[in-house]
Amino acid sequence: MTSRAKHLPSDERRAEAVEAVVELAARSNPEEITTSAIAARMKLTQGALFRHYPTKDAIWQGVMEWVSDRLLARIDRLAGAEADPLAALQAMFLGHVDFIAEHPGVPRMMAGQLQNAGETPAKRMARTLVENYGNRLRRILAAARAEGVLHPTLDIEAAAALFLGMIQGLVMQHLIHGDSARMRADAARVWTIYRAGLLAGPQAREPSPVP
Amino acid sequence: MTSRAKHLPSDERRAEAVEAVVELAARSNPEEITTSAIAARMKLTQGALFRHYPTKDAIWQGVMEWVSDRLLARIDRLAGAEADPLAALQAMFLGHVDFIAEHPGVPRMMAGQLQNAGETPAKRMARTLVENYGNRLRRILAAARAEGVLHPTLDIEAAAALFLGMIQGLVMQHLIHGDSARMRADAARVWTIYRAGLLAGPQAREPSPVP
DNA sequence: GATCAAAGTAAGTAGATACTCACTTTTATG
DNA sequence: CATAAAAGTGAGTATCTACTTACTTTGATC
Repeated sequence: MTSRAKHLPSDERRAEAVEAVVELAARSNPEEITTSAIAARMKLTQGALFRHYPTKDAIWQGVMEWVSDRLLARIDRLAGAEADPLAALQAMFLGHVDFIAEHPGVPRMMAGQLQNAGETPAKRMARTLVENYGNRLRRILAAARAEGVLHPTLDIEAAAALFLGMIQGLVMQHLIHGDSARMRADAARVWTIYRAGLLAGPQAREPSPVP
Repeated sequence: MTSRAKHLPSDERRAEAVEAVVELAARSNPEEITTSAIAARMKLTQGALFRHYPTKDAIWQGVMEWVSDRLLARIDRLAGAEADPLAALQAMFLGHVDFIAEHPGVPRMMAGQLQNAGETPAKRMARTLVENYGNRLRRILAAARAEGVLHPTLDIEAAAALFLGMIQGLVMQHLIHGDSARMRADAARVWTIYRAGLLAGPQAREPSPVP
């Protein structure tokens, strides 16, 4: 008579564990998330966690899969709803920022996994996500350039790298200020500059000389 | 007669420890740098390290101070050598990228400190560095806009955030590809787009309609 | 309703880590 | 050159963490 909790199937517990990690990462350093903390949030003992995942890295793998599925699905849906490729790119960007505002731990977890020393499955999955994301970006950018929406000499790889950096920069500001509403507002302002950079080609030195 | 090693003054050992951390962070996850690893690289026993620093966080504080001093000194020197504010901004950017290429652990350590849960001195110092860096960026951007070099409606705060993001994006690419030479090359290409964004104002939707 | 595998508990274990301490070696100084 | 402080050693300790295990509870199925 030590417990009255229900026994849930392993599938559901696995999903619960992933959500617990995502929520814990929103407020604490991902590296400091222990199996005890995950189990506590699931209202389980620590040992029970290992009935559903063989190792901690398997949990991280599940988390990276969760992120990958949800993020890619969201940006695909948003981008697909726009006819104009530049509008699609903007929708992707703002949708991604929304995703991070909803799940602030996500970029931290990604960075944490990417800089792990060994070649764990979780790290491989994180890298694959970045690659898939980059592929989508380059495809849309190339389409926009082909349609004549962007400057014909635009460096697409650099534009994709800057797109990702734009998000990283907002994440860093968010890390310092801790204000999700502000991040969304900043996102729109940064987008304006990025968009201008995509539309304009490399220009001469003095666009409007002092009178 | 257990040892023949010289006894160095504490000042020098403190500097050695900081350099050891910077070097270790270049190749491994900063969170996984142990006091044993630091001491081993200094060719000391672990216990001896605590003759020079009272806690591990004090070492991190020293590291953040090292980064702050070196990075700010470098960008100030480079920016000061340029008359044109846009050239100064570019010099700052490329100088920062060079700094990261020389010390690849630095951005990882910064990010690690910033996302620590508690309010440690090391974290405060990291945040101060970001603030000081941002102040310099906004000052130069404002000067450039006042001189008419940049578009008069340019959003300076957003431009500064994007500048930092540009660097973060390159760091992320570097994390994935692990190629410093490539990062420097990418930096120049990304700069071209960023620069165009600063020079151009917000534009209408269709700059070059399809024929 | 008996049965048995899946799910959960509670108390482990081994290994790692930051920090301490009693004692020895080195170095500066009168 | 005696001496005392600074620097270093080596063997601690307490705590934490991922993972295990012997046993109990739950729930689906016949």
